[in-house]
Amino acid sequence: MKEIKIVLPDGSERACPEGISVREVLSSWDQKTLAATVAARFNKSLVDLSRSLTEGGNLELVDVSSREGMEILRHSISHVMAQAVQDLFPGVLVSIGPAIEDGFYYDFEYKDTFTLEDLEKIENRMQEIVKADHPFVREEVSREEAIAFFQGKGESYKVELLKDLPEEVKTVSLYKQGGYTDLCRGPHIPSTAMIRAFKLLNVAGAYWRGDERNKMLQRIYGTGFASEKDLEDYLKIIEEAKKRDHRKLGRDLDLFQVSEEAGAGLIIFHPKGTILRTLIEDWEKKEHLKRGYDMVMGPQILKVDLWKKSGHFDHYRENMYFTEVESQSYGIKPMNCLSHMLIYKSKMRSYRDLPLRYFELGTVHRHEKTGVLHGLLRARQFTQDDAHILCTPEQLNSEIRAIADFVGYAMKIFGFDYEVELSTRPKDSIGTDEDWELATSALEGALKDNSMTYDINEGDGAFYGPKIDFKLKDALKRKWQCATIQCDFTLPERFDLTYVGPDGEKHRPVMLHRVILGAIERFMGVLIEHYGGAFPVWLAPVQAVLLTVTDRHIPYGEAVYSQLMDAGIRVEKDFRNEKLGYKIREAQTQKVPYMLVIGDKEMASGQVAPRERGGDNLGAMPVSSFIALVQEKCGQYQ
RNA sequence: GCUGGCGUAGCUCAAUCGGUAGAGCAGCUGAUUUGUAAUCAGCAGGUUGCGGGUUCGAGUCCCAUCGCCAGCUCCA
Repeated sequence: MKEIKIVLPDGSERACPEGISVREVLSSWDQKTLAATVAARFNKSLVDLSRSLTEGGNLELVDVSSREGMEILRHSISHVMAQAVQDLFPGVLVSIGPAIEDGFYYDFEYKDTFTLEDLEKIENRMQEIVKADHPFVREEVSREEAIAFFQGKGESYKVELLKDLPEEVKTVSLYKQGGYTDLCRGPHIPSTAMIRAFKLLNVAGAYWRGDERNKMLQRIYGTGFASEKDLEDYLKIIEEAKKRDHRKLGRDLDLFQVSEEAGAGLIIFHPKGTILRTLIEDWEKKEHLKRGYDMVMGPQILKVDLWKKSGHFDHYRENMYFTEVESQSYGIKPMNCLSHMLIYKSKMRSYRDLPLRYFELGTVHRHEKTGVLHGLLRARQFTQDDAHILCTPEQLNSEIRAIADFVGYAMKIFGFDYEVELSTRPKDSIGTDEDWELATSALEGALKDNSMTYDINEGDGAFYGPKIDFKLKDALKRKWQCATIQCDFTLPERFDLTYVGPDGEKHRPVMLHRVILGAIERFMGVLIEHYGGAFPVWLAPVQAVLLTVTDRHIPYGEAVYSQLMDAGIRVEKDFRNEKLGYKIREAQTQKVPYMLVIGDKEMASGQVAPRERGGDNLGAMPVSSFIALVQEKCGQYQ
């Protein structure tokens, strides 16, 4: 007889609860009773008893509120959803249903489309299943048995999954709850009754196995939490996040528009958006010059022949715009590399010249598919803080490390956390194994040397080389790639770039493509959401607004205005004949950092009374003190 | 591009069975001269995204197109 121990989340071990004999458990599969006993004794913990028993291991308890516990819980809810959907919609086929970052989904094939009313019905059915307190029971069967089982039910997606498993997999596990059986690795919660709070969120299309050549299935998204309160809190956060949407704030704060008249994916920056953008661009120029970059500028259009030579015409034509004048064809640049290559080639280069770092705030045009356009975050014209570094293979490591440091510094300045990914060679790629090996280890080595944590994204590199991606999150936790460092051996080859080495021979330089903020537009989009429009003083399009109490304060207000303008502070006047509260409210909704009240007291003392956007009054102070205050807030950045 | 949903005043939304478009905010004008998140009154604002069709009659139903939203695929 197997001895079963219970391993608690903190790693300590306990004997099996009293009153439950191991023999009894094994013979009856009554994990419900055991789970209830365990839960009562160890306070809301999950245990996948069936797996522990079949695998002969100990019982591992996982707290439901832990990350792992939430995943198990949500995964189990997705099974319950699949059961409910199959109950309600005969003929529906199931495919896969994993837990994801904030919930779970399940992909179905069905003749009709699911509506929001259907989601409600499904939720109700799920509630019934939860109430019925079905245990999750694990069963291990041979692969052949599983295939036969799902074939018998016509579940072609499950059969395909089973058939595509690696050769060495002989047995698979099935999980049953109620009358529903799913192919699943597990683990799961002991019983459906442990599900306390869940909600189905929306339906969307998703390609089978994520391949656009495959059939599109219907994906139902949902989420689940350990308690009703957690669920409510989550839904509130989602609502709050929507208020931070940069497209809404862009309009409310009068920063930019993406007008239907101008064309999809084309951004028009309004005065305030242009100031914000200019501040970012000025910061970029200063920081690049400090780090030994040379600023350059290339044309928007280049002859088509050049795009053929670079390979863009063959590999990227679908995304490019073209124009023809006097029977000469031009390609509008989707990338900035080509002029930089021509600068390098304009004369003989020695190893003593390297590395060469060409920086350009390069505006590019890419014909993105209509469905992917998304405010500032995905546009058809955007400006990259682009640079191409040409160096010797020996210089690769230090150059990459310097870029990673630069990115880290930029993220600190703008107040972001980020994730790092290393993307390796894709299936469809060019170049020799040696080059890929060298480039990949250079990137990885630099990350390690900088002691950075990163994930590996197998096969997600560019076709010409591996890359490091830095990802920022938007208000809704969607991740957007901003900074990226890409190794490229192809372009130096195609353009026959060379340098003369110490040996007097010609050598091929290595090229790095890199951006720090990525695209200024995208970065601004994430920045707007990150601060909810309440930018730090150095980035605020309007730093201070002057509010007169009555008309008689206007002359003094004008005098203060001139002083602040002379000091280079971005100040606006609100001298309208309105009540102070009205003006405060308006400045507040515009998220202006400082509101300067100008009334009798200030006029008499020659001072200003700043109110912070947080609501605090700083008290009356001389204008010069206020100027010093703003300048101090901006000093370290500008 | 794909799947689904949606386009009504600058913004947020209303308009019952297909019966002839309405409110708040913003804007303009006037009154008011006001001390830390909305003073009052009046006026104006629309080819219901654009184009066809069905109907005596279309914001509403159908087709097509442009655009937007969520997700998928792709990407900075």
